Amino acid sequence: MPYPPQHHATTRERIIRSAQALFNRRGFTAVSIDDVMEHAGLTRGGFYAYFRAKSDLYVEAVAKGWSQWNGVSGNLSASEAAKQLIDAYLSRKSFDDIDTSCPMVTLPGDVARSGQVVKRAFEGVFIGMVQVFEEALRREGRPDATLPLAIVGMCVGAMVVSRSVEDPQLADGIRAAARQAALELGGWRDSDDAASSAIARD
Amino acid sequence: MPYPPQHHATTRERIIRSAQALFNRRGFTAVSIDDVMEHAGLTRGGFYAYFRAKSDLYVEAVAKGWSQWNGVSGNLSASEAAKQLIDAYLSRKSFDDIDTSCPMVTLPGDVARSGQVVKRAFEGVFIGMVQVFEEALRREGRPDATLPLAIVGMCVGAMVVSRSVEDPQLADGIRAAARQAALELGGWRDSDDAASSAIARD
DNA sequence: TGTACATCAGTGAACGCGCGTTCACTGATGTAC
DNA sequence: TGTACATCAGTGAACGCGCGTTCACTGATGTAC
Repeated sequence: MPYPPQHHATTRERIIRSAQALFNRRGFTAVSIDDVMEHAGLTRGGFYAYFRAKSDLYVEAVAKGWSQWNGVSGNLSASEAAKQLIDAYLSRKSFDDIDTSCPMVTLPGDVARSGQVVKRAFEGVFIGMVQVFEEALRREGRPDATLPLAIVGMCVGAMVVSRSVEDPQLADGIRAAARQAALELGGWRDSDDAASSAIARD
Repeated sequence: MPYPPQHHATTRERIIRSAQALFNRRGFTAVSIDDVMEHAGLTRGGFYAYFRAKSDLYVEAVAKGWSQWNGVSGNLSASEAAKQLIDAYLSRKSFDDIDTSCPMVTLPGDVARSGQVVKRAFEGVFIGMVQVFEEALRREGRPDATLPLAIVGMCVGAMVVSRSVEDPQLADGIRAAARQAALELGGWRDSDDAASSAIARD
């Protein structure tokens, strides 16, 4: 073992993170393997020691982008988890941080056009998010099978639209409006004003 | 005038429609000028008699994709226009018809990454959709500045997510949930059951 | 009505370039003795 | 402790290919007479 055993895995991880950031910024087809490897501090040729083809990298990068939203809830109460997920997803921090953004917001066209593997991966994360809201509503004695779907749809949509608009105030307004509407739909009280303005600050 | 005066405009229109359909299907970078021209029944070289560069075509195709949602309302009452827009946007017909789909759903990444011209064009159409809901709420004595933003966000998001999922029943469920939630948020009564199941049929 | 012509629509070969991928090679590392 | 070595990480030149774009040309059209 000329290199430490974790070396390969660490480098592979670094390449995936570079790909995630660059794909989010410029889209899958517009980013070359050269770009990804240079961003990871390596050169072109080394790529194929880690992946069989560029498309493999795409699957990995998309999976990484979603993983962060899995288990955001931690060990909070069900309705706190729901509120926190809405706040985190629609926060200014999440809006600004394109590099590690949810791929549903940056690459939805690519996901819609891609194969089963990517779609199934997305479906899993989507359902995970939906279940956070389902759980919250069930615990509060207001079980609902459709509302959670609409809430997740609104979170994703508000972020997509917010990023596609020129006026930054309008962008903030869209996310704030979605946050308020999501809380209202779920019947969750707006916990405090600080959280409300978090969309503009965080 | 060797050719009828409208000839140039007609052909130009045909090229834009081809581009719109192919961009929606495969994304901007993945579609070549060859593809677009062949789809329009022409050959590569002729392209530059109509557009200065590929990027110009992109702007035109995106603008065309939005134009159909401008003025959908016609001369209906304000709240009927609001309901119809929600139904039309989230319908099965709209879901299936990728070729003329709203570019916010098929190309959001491209729009977010593109320049002022495209973003401003989107902002105009977005605000147009928002105003349909603002008008409806104002006429009904419940003016609201933020709710319309959330409703449009939810329509776009539900469509995006619906297209990114493998299970077709889940896809239908997401759009139906968003429709119901949008009507609830706006305080519009679900006009009839036929309209409700329209999401699965239309 | 018929023909010559000017005009512009459309063609397709050619260009340089950057891409994904391959491969023979170099160099850095930990281990054996 | 020091050195030779086996192993694998990483390099960079090379490949064929398809792209966006250009351009000299062909051909279809309506008009003038």
